[in-house]
Amino acid sequence: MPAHDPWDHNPEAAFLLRDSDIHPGAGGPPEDASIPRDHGLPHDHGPGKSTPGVIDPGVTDPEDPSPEDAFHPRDHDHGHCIADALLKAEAICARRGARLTRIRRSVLEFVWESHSPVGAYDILDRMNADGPLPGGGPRSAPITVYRALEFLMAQGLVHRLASMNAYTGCGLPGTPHGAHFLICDDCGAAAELHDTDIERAISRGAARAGFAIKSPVVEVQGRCPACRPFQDEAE
Amino acid sequence: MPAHDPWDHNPEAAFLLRDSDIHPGAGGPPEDASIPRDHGLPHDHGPGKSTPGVIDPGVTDPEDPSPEDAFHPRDHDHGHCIADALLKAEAICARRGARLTRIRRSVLEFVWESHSPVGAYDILDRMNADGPLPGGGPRSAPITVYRALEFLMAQGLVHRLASMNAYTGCGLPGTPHGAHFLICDDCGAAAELHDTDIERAISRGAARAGFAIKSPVVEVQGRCPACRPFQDEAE
DNA sequence: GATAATGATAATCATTATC
DNA sequence: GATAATGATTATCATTATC
Repeated sequence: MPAHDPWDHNPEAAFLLRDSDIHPGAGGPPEDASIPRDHGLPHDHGPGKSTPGVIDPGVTDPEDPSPEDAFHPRDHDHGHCIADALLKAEAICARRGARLTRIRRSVLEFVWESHSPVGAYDILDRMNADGPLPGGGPRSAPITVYRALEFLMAQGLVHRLASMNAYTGCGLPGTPHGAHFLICDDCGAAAELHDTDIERAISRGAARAGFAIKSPVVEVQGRCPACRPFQDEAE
Repeated sequence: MPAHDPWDHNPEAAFLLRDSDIHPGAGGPPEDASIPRDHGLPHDHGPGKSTPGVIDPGVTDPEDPSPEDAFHPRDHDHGHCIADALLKAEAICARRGARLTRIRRSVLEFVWESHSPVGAYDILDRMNADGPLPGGGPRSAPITVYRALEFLMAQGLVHRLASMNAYTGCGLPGTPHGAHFLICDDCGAAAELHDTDIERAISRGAARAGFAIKSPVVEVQGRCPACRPFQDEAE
């Protein structure tokens, strides 16, 4: 009976993504392929919440926000989220020699317009509403959006939420990682968790069944903190 | 319609819950006492697995197979699975006064043809291939399949796998319960887990984010025990 | 010129609305 | 049950931009 942790047995697949096509455009530059352990970008997440000194169990990445901050408050400076995401995307693509074209950047912006995951057709409609691009051009077809999304996912800039056929900006871009999502079925907001307890529990359950994990999908529907107060009147 | 979702509770309370409280179905509807605890059918699953005397943490329901048996061996008597599932479905529907019509029964049979989840159009094609029903009749449209699936899910006889838009027979039919799935991306087989450790980890993660869980989707892609030996040559 | 990105068209699959 | 619309995704092939 194999008792070892399936996530250990194949380090390549351990925390998903990390396919060979993670930098499709670069054609395999040797240095670029290495994903930096430390990208050194300081991350100011708005006014103080990090509770310094308290290490939250289950969260190890220094850049990863604590679970209490998984959902952004209604009044947060979302412009900052967008700017931050685009800046990082530029940096990541530049470093890898991946081409963040106008279309791809445009799709990324639409994805980041809020913290609610958007469908491919929402993005398409948006693109075609404004005229496809700031500069104008031909109307786009669905495939255009899907291709852009595929690129963005390969670069680790966007996550796909399988349970709702929708896409959302990655909160920890560029680094391959597994993620769990909490999705509010009231306001639609999604929060990305990186919870080692959940990962461990799934690993153990899978190991007991003799199963080798490739990619776990954990997507939980429910009510976010901001919407919970209204839960009673709403139902 | 299943009256309540076992996950539809206050996540704060999840901290206080013990295994027996959290476990789906265990505190189920009182009238469901008639659900056979032991169907007495000899389930020969090949050589030794149950390790008698060892209580596996995280699994408490007597009817729930131990996690080692989550995947059925290739040579298991699948006719037995089918017969068992249909028998239980009849009993459950009869008890509830729900009508398991020919179409619904037919869809249930197709879903149970293997342990690999099937898409709605697979079912449709199957139905229309043989001539729609054993007795013959008009060709079915997609809506027919969806309506049948909706019924079967409402009765707790079928699960939907959101991450792959597919449907699979429920291994613990008739009782409302949360389930986690392990899906083999080689042979396609899916295994249904009821793992309180996973549930607890998710509950805690959600609670820390202030999130009220309604329904968690846990669907893990990977390799099942039977396919793991061939993993290396395959890739 | 080779490779990658986009465009155009359409097929397929998945789901829901309406009558 | 029948008809049809919509949404989601992929396949194919021609054309264009970029290294």
